[in-house]
Amino acid sequence: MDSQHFQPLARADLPEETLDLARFLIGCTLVRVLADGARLACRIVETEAYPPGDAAGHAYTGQTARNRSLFRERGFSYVYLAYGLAWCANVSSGLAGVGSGVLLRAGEPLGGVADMARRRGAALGRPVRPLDITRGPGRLAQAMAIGREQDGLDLCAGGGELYLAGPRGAGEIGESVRIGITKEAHRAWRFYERGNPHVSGRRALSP
DNA sequence: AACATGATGATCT
DNA sequence: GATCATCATGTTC
Repeated sequence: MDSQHFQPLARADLPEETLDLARFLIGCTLVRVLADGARLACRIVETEAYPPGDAAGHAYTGQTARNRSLFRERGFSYVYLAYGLAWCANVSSGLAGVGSGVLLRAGEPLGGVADMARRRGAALGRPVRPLDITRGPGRLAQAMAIGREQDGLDLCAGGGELYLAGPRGAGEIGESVRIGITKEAHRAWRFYERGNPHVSGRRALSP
């Protein structure tokens, strides 16, 4: 794949405020460099914001061993295991000491697609539908080979094993309530690229 | 006990 | 293809 195309983003490029960052990340590229040097890339098409003081956020009850990455300054990875089976990747937001971040909910495969499909297909035991490769936070992380080992990485250190990159740019951005939570369920803190078939969730949520 | 999910199988179109 | 109910799963506090 053409990795020259992906320009690493600097921390200064990232909005500090969580909701701004969640919108900004739509249309950004997430690049994963595997141990053998192979690269995977996907364009982020759906995010959810978990700002400071949000009762639905993992940082709400204070810093613990699990969520400490959320308390770093903006642009670090926070990876956690959901329901005992799916790893989910977030980007920390705000200043150091403030627990907040943005969940990466879905993407559009750009590079290393066959590798991603293979990884997902192996987990399923059968071929995966192209649109499902990175549709959903657990699928996105699995396809991009993101797990516990990728927690706490600096996503603004271009050239690392996981980083954010440009070019960026997205179509119209829609918003809705967040998926799969019960607390603060009325907050419209989910963002997605309107009309993009890689967006997760029920269709009615993403008009 | 709760949980920022996904795979599956059912039903409807 | 859309939508829904169900449940496996294991970490966390």
